[in-house]
Amino acid sequence: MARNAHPEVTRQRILDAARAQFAAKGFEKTSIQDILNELGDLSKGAIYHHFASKEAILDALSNQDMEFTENIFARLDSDKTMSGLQKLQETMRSTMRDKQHLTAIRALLPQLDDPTTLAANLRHWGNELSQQLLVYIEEGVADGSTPTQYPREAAQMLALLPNYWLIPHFFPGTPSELRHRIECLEAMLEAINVPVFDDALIDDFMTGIAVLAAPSNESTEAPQIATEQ
Amino acid sequence: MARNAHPEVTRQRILDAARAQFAAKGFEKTSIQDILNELGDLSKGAIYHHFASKEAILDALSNQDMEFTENIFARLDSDKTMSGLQKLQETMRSTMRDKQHLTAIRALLPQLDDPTTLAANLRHWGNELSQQLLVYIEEGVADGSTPTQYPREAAQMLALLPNYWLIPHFFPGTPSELRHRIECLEAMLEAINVPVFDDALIDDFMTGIAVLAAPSNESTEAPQIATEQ
DNA sequence: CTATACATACCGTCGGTCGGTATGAAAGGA
DNA sequence: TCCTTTCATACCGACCGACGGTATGTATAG
Repeated sequence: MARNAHPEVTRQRILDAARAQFAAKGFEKTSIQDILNELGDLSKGAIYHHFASKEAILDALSNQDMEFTENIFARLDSDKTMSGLQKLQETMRSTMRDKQHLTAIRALLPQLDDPTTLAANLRHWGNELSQQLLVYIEEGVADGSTPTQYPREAAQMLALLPNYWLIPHFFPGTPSELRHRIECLEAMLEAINVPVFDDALIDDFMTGIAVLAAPSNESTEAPQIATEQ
Repeated sequence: MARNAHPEVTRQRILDAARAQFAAKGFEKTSIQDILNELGDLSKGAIYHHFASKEAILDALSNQDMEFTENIFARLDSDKTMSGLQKLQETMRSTMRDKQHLTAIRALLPQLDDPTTLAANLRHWGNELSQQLLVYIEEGVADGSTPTQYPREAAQMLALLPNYWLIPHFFPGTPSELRHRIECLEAMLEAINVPVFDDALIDDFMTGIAVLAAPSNESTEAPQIATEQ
């Protein structure tokens, strides 16, 4: 059993098992032993050979999930033909149109009910993502496509609100309520001259949100923000 | 040492010690033993006599902190002379003007760096608080003071943004940057016809925020959202 | 005398460590 | 070319201290 020739496979198996357990029970309530049980044939030593700590497993999972977004930015950053506004729109459009990515996100959403994961996630969107969006907004200020007085503020709103507010997880709602919510954000962003949302993008959001919405959730009590236990 | 005649005193001592430790190291990283060390003369049995679990201590602390806000609502709910908009403004005004309460909030802010506490806090503001604010906004729709198409959305914005975005903890900034941020929120809320912020309230926020800002934080790296460790 | 306010010894589980073992692959000699 | 030596690494599993929580005992106020 020792000296597997393809350790990356083992590493990925650990990540997959950990992801399943974290999704099912949350980070804090998942023990290393739970991951071992899910794996079936590995030992504690194996996990701690591939990962320095339980947190490191969570970090590795996060890094895997960020690749999609980073690829979008890499493509847009080098583009010289698009306006700042178009880059903002394309960022959201790419995210909401890729069915495969949306399905991955949907599988990830339950993990946000875990406090540790939520905090790390908030930190990421609030910092890295908003900084990246700020670049595009400032381009938009320069080229006149987003002539706002509030570039930093708009970047933070765009980093956080679509991810936590528009998506039917923390603040659930029917499709028509969600559309209403998006139109509200559209109005607020237009007021500060960052008119990211147009009818086309709203439609993309609505179809994307339909993918994210869980299939047939019968609970009469709708899940609210950051539900624990 | 057994059979203290005033158990409420002991209970409060436990809460105070726990608050100090949670503030210093966060909920997850504070052990019952840490709280015992802070207390000095009590035992584990004492804590588990007064509280069912470690989480119960956190809940009790949260409940203590909510009393101030609940008192404001109790006073405003029965008021028949104020418009919905005025009640919204008075809610924020009361919070940002009471120096004693602001000092308590400032002492509480570091606890929000703890994921568990942050999640519970977000849940509270996102649910209970926004529901209460929604009542006032709907009164404002009825009496014409907040003629918005987006009452629910405005309530959620007002519940979350002032608490997490305007305050210099998760998104730090100089006083002038913070004023800029408030003016941005003012513009966005006006766009959806919930003009809560006027010059007077902005001034209240600025003086309140000055109290909340930590005294002489020398760290070159500004603390960002939900920093752990 | 009784209910209660604690103290203390103890339990199972946790994240993490550590000495050890098995093996693949490179290196070297013939 | 084949065999052997060497070494880095994949993995094992017993063990550790600390944790949250419990069971039971004891002293005292009422």
